[in-house]
Amino acid sequence: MTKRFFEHITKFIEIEEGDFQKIITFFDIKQLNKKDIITEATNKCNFNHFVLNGCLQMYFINDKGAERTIQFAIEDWWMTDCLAFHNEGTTDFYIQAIENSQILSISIDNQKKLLDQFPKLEKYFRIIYQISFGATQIRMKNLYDFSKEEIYFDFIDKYPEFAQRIPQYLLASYLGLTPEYVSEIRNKSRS
Amino acid sequence: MTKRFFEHITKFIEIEEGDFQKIITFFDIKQLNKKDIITEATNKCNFNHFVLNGCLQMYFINDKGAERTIQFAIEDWWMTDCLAFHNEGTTDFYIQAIENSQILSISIDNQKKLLDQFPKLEKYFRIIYQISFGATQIRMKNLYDFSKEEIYFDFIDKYPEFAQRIPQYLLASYLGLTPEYVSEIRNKSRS
DNA sequence: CGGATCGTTGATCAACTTCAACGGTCGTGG
DNA sequence: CCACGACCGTTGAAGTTGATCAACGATCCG
Repeated sequence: MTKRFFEHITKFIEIEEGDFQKIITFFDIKQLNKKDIITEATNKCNFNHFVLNGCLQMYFINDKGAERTIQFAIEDWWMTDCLAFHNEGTTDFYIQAIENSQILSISIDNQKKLLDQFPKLEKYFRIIYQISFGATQIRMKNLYDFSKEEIYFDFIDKYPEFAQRIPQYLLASYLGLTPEYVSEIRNKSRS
Repeated sequence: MTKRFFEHITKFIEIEEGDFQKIITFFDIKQLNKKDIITEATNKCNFNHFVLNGCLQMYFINDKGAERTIQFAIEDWWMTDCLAFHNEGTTDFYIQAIENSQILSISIDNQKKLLDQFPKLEKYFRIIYQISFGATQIRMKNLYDFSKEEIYFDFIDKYPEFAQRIPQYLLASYLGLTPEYVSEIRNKSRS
């Protein structure tokens, strides 16, 4: 199953199978059940997670007790609170499995050791973060450009299979609107 | 003036003055006047920019002709449309100097050559992008968590000097509210 | 001085939220 | 295998935030 991670890395840089066998020892493989929470707000966020299969959700809880989703991570995506991970500080976020999932987790200490030992991987992570940051620039544009209705249709248009995969209230919490309003929008478009 | 860039790099990785002299040859130094536009929507976005002094703004223009600001870059910040730069595609954004500015610009081709020749710099860029991405996670949280009024006060609370530095309508365009509403908020808090 | 640029004010209006209640479905325990 | 409760989506009414529009004032700069 870790083969998937090897294939992902080799999409961006060249590494040998032998090196990968050493690289993988820096990670923990974890089997998560739906609803397992792996990071809690106010705690340290010492790990970065790579999803082999399943789906993770990063969210926070606001004053009114509502969950707001910052991002999802499916197969081949990384997930962590980047600043908390980088600064070794506490996080405001929860990270939860919303499907049964297999993930690879690396601690900040191990990541440092890993990058010292395999500096090639700096390039891999540079590209990962560059793409991630670029994606949020586009997301920001959409947030500013679109009405809530357009945000919703834009999303299900671009990611129809993922929209199927998660419950509607989670999608609403990610897109920044209420489940009730999603209902209304869907209803409107049906007629 | 490029010394500032040298100092920025050495905050994150160790390099020698001699290497830096070679590194800097991959960049163009540009002197920009206020209102100079260096990237236009629908064009290629082949450059990544580092601000030595002054301030850049990245924005797009929506259907109604209104400018919405994606981000600002002041001293020691990088700015580009990451995905367009990385994929060598066209951008939806404009990049404009909003003060007289000095910047270092590197083309995508030169960046590739630079990183091949000085792989050490992969680490530098990895950290830059990691921090940038982390910052947008927090920004996303604030966007979802706060009312427009809270977004405004949170910003001028965190970056009072920068809020002074730019006109109010640009700040409004960055925070995602109308200049009129900023007026209203400020007025309310005054009484 | 004159025009462009930026901030302000107030009225009107639409988008979206909130709240409360209901109905369907799925999974679990008896 | 059925019944019950939890969970999720839906509906509608009422309320609010914040946008839009138009007009006016102030300031800056050539």
